[in-house]
Amino acid sequence: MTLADVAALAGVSKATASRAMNQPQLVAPATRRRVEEAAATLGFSVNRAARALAKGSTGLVSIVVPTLENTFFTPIIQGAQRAAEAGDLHATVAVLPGETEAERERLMRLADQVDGFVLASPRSSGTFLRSLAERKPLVTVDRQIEGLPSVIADTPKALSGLVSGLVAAGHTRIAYVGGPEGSWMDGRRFRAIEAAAGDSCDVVVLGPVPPVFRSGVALARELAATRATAVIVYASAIALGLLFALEREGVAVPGDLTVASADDLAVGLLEGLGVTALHVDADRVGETAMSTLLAMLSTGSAPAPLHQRVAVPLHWPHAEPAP
Amino acid sequence: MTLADVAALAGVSKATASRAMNQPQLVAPATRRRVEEAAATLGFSVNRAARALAKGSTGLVSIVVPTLENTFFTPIIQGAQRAAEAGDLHATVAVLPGETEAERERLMRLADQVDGFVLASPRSSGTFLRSLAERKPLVTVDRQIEGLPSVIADTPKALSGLVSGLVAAGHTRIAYVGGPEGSWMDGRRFRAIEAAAGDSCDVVVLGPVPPVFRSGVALARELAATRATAVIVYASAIALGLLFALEREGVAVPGDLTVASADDLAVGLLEGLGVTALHVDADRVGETAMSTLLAMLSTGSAPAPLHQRVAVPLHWPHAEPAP
DNA sequence: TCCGGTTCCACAACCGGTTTCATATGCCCT
DNA sequence: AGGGCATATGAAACCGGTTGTGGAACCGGA
Repeated sequence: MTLADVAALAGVSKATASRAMNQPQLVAPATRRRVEEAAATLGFSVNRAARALAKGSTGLVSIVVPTLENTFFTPIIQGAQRAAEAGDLHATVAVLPGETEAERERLMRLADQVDGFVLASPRSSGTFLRSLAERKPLVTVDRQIEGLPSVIADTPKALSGLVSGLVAAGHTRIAYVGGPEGSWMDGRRFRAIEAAAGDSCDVVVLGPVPPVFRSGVALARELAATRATAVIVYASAIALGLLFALEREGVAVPGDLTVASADDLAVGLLEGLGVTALHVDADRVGETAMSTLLAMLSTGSAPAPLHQRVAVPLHWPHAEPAP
Repeated sequence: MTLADVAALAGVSKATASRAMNQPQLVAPATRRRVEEAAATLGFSVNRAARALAKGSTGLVSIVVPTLENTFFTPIIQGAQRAAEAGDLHATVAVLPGETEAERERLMRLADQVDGFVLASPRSSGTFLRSLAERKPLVTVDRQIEGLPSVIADTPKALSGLVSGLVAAGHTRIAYVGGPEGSWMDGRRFRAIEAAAGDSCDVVVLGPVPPVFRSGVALARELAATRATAVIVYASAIALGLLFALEREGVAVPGDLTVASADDLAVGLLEGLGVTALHVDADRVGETAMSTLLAMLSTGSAPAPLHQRVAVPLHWPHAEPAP
């Protein structure tokens, strides 16, 4: 099951066998075929440790997320995983809120165990991330930092469109339920909404709240007090909780109140419930980020869009009437 | 930064340096201290690839889950991750529904890239898992298979208690919303409920449905038709959807209908909503499973409880009155 | 003083790939 | 025919740890 076995069976040297698999253009077609056959009949698969040792790279990439509880990150992981496998790398998931010194320390140590990072870290400091990036290639997700490659879901842009639509429809007072606390993207969302609202429409901010059902439930009262006719929440779980509480209060959606969610991840989660939703294809965000990282690893240089910002499209299904 | 550097600084050979760190009892205390100091000042950390190559084990364990969309698995991953790190191993997450031949094939290939598995696979066949276990140590999660170590949440037992309570309270017709389709645990849950219900109480089965909010919403009508006075759903997301729809229909919970969820994962997710919930500490399930695996790896034998079944406690908060 | 037995350490041989460098072969062109 | 060059392959040196083997130093007992 080692390369030497394959080489022996094929009647060539280890060197040739190795090249046959990694740099096929360097070996004669006939030889290559023999090696491939030998590998197949022996069921050979490379010893990654040996390869890693010889090449000086680990064949491991790390996907760092602050939590697994927010459903925003799981599809990112899934997409990144898929891309990593396609690139024949193993991906490890590290869960790191990224706020304490100990965690930063762990991340730094992790840095010399892997070839690179796909990193969703809404809260850690830009300077820290930059110093991490000096040690290993890194692509940030949903976070733009000057000088670092990033992949973000262009929610702000879609929100602009959403708010413009609301204003055009006559809304003059909308609420934004923000969070999570201290999140970089949260600030971007708010600014986009405010900019689009302009002078003709007030924006009331509620929260920040955590991205869970209960948050939505708890917000209904507070929301009513704002007298807003439309509300934008930043996560679909909140929208669900809000819907529940509104139902209880007898508020019709979207009749009495327009509810919009900035991130509907499990596609169709909110479908049929009268909620306006921006479908973020987080799966693709993760995939894109990982592909970018793989490209960086193989070319050794920064990705093509020189300032490395890749946006992903948003789908904005229009609100449907409540059943 | 290599062991040779450390050894040189400490004035010993690589061999001694290595032993000083891995088998301290074999080296003189004074020497060991010198090595440790050298390692510290040089900021040495082992090259895992080199170690893996030399020792013949990868230092990698794989956590296999069928999906990341069901929030049941994320805390399992989290717990397992933590335990793996504590054991100085890297954990990779593999998402594999485990139903197609191609996936089984991938898992088999993965087997010779890692040292072992923590495997949540509600649907794949026992024979397949057994053959996988022949290649690498493996601990199953929430699934018992004859001869294989496993860690399961003892939901069935808690369900027995729940149903007994319902029967004692006078319920004569309860509904069980089952799923996911083809899940091993699903069968166990149903049997436990049915056994506890006995002759004096009917059990109506609905589903199977996927573990999402929409499932609950869609079930309300069907549920009303069964005329059950209590319903047990297998996932909290379903309970939330159900609550929403019931609110809409004007059904009071728990006044008109008792709603119970077999798996409330994010602790307190259902709190204050009048739902009876069994709090599964999935985090601990994952942690226990990984610890068991680590023990297997270091001792080379099956874990202590000879037939390797470890149960985790369930917390059963009593239902609270609806607000 | 000499001997058997520990204790502690160095030497060197691995682990299984990758890669450099050298050699051999065959081809084209003058 | 012969020099130059591209192409195909093999021998061997790595990569950075771990571990088996053997020798030196030191111990106590006779």
